[in-house]
Amino acid sequence: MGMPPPAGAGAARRDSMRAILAAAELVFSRRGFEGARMAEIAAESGLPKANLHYYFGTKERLYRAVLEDIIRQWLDTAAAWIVPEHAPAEALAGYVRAKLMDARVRPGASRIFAGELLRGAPLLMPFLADELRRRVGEMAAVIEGWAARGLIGPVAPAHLFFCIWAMTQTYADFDVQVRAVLGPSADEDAIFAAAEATVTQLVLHGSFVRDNVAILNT
Amino acid sequence: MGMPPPAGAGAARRDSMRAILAAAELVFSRRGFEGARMAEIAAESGLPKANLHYYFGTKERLYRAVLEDIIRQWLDTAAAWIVPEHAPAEALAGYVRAKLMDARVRPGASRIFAGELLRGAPLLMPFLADELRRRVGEMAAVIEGWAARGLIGPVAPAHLFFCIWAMTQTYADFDVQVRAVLGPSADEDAIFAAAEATVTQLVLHGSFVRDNVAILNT
DNA sequence: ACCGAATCTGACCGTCCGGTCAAGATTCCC
DNA sequence: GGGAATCTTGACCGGACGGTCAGATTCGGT
Repeated sequence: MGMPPPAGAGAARRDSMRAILAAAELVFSRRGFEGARMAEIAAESGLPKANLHYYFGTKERLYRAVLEDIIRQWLDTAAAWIVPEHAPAEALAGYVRAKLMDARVRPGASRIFAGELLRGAPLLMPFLADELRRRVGEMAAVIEGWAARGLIGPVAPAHLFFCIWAMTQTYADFDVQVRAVLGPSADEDAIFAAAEATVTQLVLHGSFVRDNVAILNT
Repeated sequence: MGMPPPAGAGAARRDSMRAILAAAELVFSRRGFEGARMAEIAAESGLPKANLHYYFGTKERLYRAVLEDIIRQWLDTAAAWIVPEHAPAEALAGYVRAKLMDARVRPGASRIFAGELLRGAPLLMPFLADELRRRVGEMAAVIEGWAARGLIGPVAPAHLFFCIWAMTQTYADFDVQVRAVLGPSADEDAIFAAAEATVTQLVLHGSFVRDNVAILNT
């Protein structure tokens, strides 16, 4: 058996796995699961190919490991902002800002997630149907709580989140399109500043968040 | 030379190519470019694999042909709605409705487009930088015309379109996620009705389209 | 009916790629 | 210091996949 022990704690182990995971995230995000080559991940990580298989067994298990990392961040961002203690305006604006920041500093993660969904989510389906569904249910309850207190207008909470995810992640997933359309003169700072302004405006005014409606009425 | 003549007009030719293109759109949309297998496209089309190569030469040329079809529809929908003759409310609502209809009846097209962008648009880059960029410029001019007449509030036109595309196409690209989160009780009619209501609301109120602001102020 | 062009097709090929393996190097623990 | 466990590595498979080809079949014009 070439399989490593279930839970070793060697330093070499940790370093190698980290390097492999980072290289894998890069290559999977550029090429997709099918397009990614183990040899390219190996080259990117600076380790021989056999080493990847020593630690992760198969391409699919390596991909799964990368996905789990991504999902953890995804859920953390939502949990940090969509909570009843926040006012709707700061919660939604903060969430949009945080998601755009993720899209900017770690676009590969968003792309891998997108690629997985595009393929019909063969590996992520259990997560989507169980944990994500539950989390969205909780987030929807927060929205409905705000609505009941008149802090936010009528809006279908789940769809509001679909739209927020779509708008924010598009700046990572389809970033080539954004850059091509805006042309070479648009630098990254300007793009993300305009993106945040636009998405925030659509979300806050589009869902009648109270403070903003007040501003609107002046 | 196995290459067919530049522009034959046989009936068999037309039928075979149609069948191949339809099968290719299906398979490319489910598996992506790298994941798609020529053998699967052949099986789906009911023709032997050698036939695909007779008409299209290579996998990449077949994929290109599918992409061109998709782009034509993409541009047509935009050209039909975002014109200065329309009032902003009907133009934007109509565009959203049309894009959601496309997402519903031809989700594979949207997914192929998304997959191409995800991979960095190796084949679509010229289109993005030339034709799409020009078209978005024209559409932005329409928005700015409305803004100058006070029919729509301040909004960055290009980003408004990025957001509209993101929100509408997410219902095709990430449809597994939508279904998983909403659960088995949500049928397609209900999903798309709620999607249209939500996206339209975000776009119209979020960009201060006049009619809607008036409604808001009552 | 005839003939060249167009279309179709099964069998085949070379390459690429995920995965394996066995032997060598290093680390860890007593 | 020694032996076992862990880690590293180049060389090597077997299957899958895009693409080819030569021969069979059909089509279109006269």
